Amino acid sequence: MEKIPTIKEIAKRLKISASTVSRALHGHPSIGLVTTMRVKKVANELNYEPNQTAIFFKRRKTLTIGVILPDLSDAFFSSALSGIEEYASKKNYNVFVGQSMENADKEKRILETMKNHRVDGIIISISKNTTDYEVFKQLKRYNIPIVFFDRRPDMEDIHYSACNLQLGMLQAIDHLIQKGHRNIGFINGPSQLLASKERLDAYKEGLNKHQISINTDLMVSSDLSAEQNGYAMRKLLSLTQKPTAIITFNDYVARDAIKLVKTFNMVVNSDISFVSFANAPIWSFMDTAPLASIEQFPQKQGIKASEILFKLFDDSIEGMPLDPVFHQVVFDSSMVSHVA
Amino acid sequence: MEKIPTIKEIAKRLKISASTVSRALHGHPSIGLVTTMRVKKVANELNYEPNQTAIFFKRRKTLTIGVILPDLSDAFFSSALSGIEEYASKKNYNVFVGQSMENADKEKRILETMKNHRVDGIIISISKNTTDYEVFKQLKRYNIPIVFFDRRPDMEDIHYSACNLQLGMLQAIDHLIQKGHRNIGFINGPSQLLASKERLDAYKEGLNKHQISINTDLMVSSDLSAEQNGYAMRKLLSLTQKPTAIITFNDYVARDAIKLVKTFNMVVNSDISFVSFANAPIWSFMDTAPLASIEQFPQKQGIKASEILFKLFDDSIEGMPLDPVFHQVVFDSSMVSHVA
DNA sequence: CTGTTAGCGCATTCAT
DNA sequence: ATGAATGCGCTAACAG
Repeated sequence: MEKIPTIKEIAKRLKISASTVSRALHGHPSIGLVTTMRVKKVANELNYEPNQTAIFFKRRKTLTIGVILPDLSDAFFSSALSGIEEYASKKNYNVFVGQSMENADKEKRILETMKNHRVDGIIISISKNTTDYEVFKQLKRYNIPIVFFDRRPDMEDIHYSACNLQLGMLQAIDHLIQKGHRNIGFINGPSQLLASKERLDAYKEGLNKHQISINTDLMVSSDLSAEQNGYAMRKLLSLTQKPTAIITFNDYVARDAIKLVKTFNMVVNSDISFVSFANAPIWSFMDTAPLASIEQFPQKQGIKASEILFKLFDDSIEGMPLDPVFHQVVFDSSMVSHVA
Repeated sequence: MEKIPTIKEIAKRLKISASTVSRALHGHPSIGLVTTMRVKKVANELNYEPNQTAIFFKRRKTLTIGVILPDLSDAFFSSALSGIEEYASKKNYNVFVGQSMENADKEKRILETMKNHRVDGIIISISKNTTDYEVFKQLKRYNIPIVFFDRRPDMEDIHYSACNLQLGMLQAIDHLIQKGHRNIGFINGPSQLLASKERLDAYKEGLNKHQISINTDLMVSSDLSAEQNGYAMRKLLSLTQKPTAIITFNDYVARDAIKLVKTFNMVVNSDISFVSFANAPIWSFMDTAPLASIEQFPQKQGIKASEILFKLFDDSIEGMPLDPVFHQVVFDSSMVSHVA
C-alpha cells in the first residue's frame, strides 16, 4: 500500500507552505492563479483526496446524519430510509443507519454511538418499547438536532414529520358504509403505541360521524405477532354479530387475518371485507387484497423529515442559537382502493 | 448549549495531566487505583464522552463500514442490509449506507465519499450498469477492503459472498419434471448481469440432466421493467408449443407474468406453473403464489459478507501485509415450495 | 505511577 | 500573494 498523499506532501513538492496549498485547493481568491494551477496539477497527479476525518475533526461538522429505525427488513422503514438517503445524498450528506429492533436499550446505545460520532443530526422512528425520553433531550447538549418521523414520543417540544391517519380512516369508513357495512371491526396494535391511539381515535370519530354507536366487542388489539393477530381475528369471528368489514392496524395484521378467514372458508371481500394501513407494497401481488389500504407514504415521510432536518441545519448556520419553533409536519393519509 | 467536556477539562479540574486522564479512562494498568477512580468520577459528573472524530483522526480507524446497494426499497437488499447492520452493530461498528439506484456514476461517487470518510471497509452489491472496475482497485491504495455480495464484478481477485443458484435451479427443474412438465420456459434478466448468466447456465444444466433438449424459443429475457416482463411473458404465450411451467428471474418478473396470465383467463399453477427466484417475502400474501421459490437468503448473504469483511480486519490487525487469499463464499440456493 | 511533548491533517489567524 | 504559527481532542513515545 502506497502512502496516502496529504496537503503537506504537495507543499513539499512545490516548495511552498501547506496553508498555500490548502487555500489553493479551495480556490481562495488571494492565491495567485499560477500557484493555484500548479497546486491543482500536483494534487491531481498524486491523486490527492482530502482526509475527511481530519476535516470533520477540525470543522466539528461531519456531513453525516444518523437514521435509527426499528427494523430495516420492514418495507415501511426501508422505503423511508430510501427516501432519506436519496435526499441526504443530494445534499452531499452521508447516512449512518442503525436498527433498534424494537429494543429501547439498543436504541439508546445507537443514539449514544451516533452522538459520539458527532453526526450533524438524527432522524428516528422510535421503538415500540421506548419510554425513556431523556436520551433525546441529552442530544440537545451536543447541539444535535433530532427529527422524529412516524413513531414519535409523546412530547410537545420536538420536530417531527408524521402522517395524520384521520383522513384515511374517515375515507375508509365512508367507503365501507357506502358499500353497506355497519358492523365494522377493528384490529388495533398495542395500546402503548401512539399510532394505536391515533387509529383508535380516528376509528371512533369515523363511526360517530355516521351515527354508528361504538361497539367495544368490535375493537380488539394485538401486539402484532402472527399469533396475536390470529387470536384477535378469531375473537371477531366468534361474535354473534360478526363484523362484515374489518380495518387492521397494518398489512401484516391483514395478511394474518385474511389467512385465518380463508381457513374458515369465508370469502374475502364478500363475506368479509378488509381495509388495512399500508406498511408494505404487497397488495399488487394479491388476488385477495383488502378492498383498500390507508396509505401512509413512508418515503414521503422520510423525505419530509430530511427536509426538516436540513432546514434546522440551515437555520443554525445563520447563527440563530436555538430555534424555538418546532417543525411538526403532518400530512394526510389517504385511502387507496385495490378492488373496484 | 453547554460546553462539551473534554479530557483536558477533566485534567484541569483534577490538576493532573491529560494523558493521565486518557490512560485512566482506558483502565491503563500503570495508573493508580485512586487516580483512576477520581478521574472516572469526574468524567461521570461532567458527562464526559470521548469525541470519536478526534479518535478516528488519530487512530486512522473509523469503526465504520460502508454498504452500497442498488436500491433500499427492494426487499432483497434491505434485508441484506438488515443482516449487515446487525452483524456490524455486534462488533461495535457503524454502518454507512448508500444506494446507487443502478447508476454507475452515483455508485462511483458514493465509493469515493466513503473512501474520503475513511471507512474501514466496504460491502457492495454493484449496480446493473457498472462496467468500470477500476474504482474498486483504487480502494486498495487506501487499504480499504471491499467485499462484494450477490452482484459482483466478473473478476478473480475479489472477496465475495454469493449464492450459488445451481442447486435451487436443479431442484426446481427436478420438481417440475416430476410434476410432468417438459416444456419449461425461462424468463431471464438482462444478459450483462452475471446473475443472468448463472441462472441460464443452471437452467440448461437442469434440462440436460433430464435429457430435455434446449429450446431457445423457451428462453426469453427482460430488463426487469414491468413492460418488458409482460412482453417476455407474451412471447412465451404466443408459442405454438406453449410452456406449461415457467421459471422467472425474480419475484417481480413472476408477479408481472402472473398478472398477464390472469388476463388471458388461464389458471396459474394449473394451466401454467411458476417458479421464481425470491427477491421479496411476498408469497405468503398470495393465493396464486408460484409453485415454489428459489431462495437466495439475502440476509444470510449479507451476514456472510460481513463475516468476510471482519475476518479481513482481523487478519490485517495481525500485521499480515496483503492477504493473497480471496474469500469467496458461495452457499447454495434452495427451492422452497409454496404450493403442496 | 505520572507528566511532558509531539503529532495526526487540515483550516485559519496573524503576520509579512 | 504567501508563510508561520496555532489548535481541534486525543493518544503514545519518551522521560522521569
